[in-house]
Amino acid sequence: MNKKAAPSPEAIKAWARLMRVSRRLVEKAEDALKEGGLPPLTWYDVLHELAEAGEGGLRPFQLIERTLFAQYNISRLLARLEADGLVEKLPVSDDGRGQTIRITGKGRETRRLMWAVYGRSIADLVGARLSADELDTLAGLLGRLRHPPE
Amino acid sequence: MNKKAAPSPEAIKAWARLMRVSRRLVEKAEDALKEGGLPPLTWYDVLHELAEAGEGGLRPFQLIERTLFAQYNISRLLARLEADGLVEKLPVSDDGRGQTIRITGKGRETRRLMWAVYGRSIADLVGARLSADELDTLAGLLGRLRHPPE
DNA sequence: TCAAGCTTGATGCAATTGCATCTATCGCCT
DNA sequence: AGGCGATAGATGCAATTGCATCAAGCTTGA
Repeated sequence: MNKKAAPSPEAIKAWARLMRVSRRLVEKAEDALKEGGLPPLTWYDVLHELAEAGEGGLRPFQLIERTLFAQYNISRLLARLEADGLVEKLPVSDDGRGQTIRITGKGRETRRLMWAVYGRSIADLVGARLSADELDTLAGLLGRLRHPPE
Repeated sequence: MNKKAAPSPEAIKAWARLMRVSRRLVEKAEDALKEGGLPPLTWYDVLHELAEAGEGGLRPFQLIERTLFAQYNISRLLARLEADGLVEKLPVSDDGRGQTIRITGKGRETRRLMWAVYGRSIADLVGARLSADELDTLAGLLGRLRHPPE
């Protein structure tokens, strides 16, 4: 069953818009960060999760779950963040393989600086263009597209 | 004016959803193509534009306008497509710098094969999850986020 | 006509991503 | 205890992306 499953014109249009608009917006947000001499969005995502996690930190595999980065990607991203002194890697007592990643003071500060720019981008690119109700509608519809089958 | 411009919670949530969902869906669509031994989505985008353009073909800079790829990216992507025999580069008479890119028969065939898989992904990931009305609403809201300022 | 500046497209080089695989440790099962 | 598959994270290597710059051809204006 479900052999052909050609998408409807509405589905194609929504998909196309989603692809284009999201790419474009990411690009804009990245440009703004670059213009401010700040690290890329990927760094923000990780710093954000770590900041939320607090002093307890997170294990790399937890970051993978939360951020959708590939394993090798997180591994290297963390290496860069550590090299920049934004996070620290701590051995974890009950698992000799693992480590706990904790954000440093400098990391928090960097995140703050990035948010000043990134938050502004969000406000300009999205907040200023749709009403609160529309934003809720949008978020609701997008929410239904999460957790794709399988 | 507009000094702080902190984004509203609604804006943040819609943004976050947009980022996550779009990344996730692209990933799923890419996975499906890979599973079918087919080229990546970027190839499809270009082949699609060229197929629509017909025998007249398109200049690389026109592809850049239509697809949002960076110039160097298109340049290399076209080189790969040409190496695979999916497009051909023709000199253009009235401009010695330029070239016209035309899709080949093999290119059309590849696009067809890719669409069989890609279209199915769109149907599954989006078409099957929202009604036609909801898809229209989504497309409409996303449309209002196009053409970011400046 | 021809120099200056713009447009088109390519390319060298560094950084990042993707893939496959590796090492080390863990947990379980016998 | 000892072995075996599963999990955590790192890494070598190839492909892609990003940045800066380049070469070639066009256009304009003195």
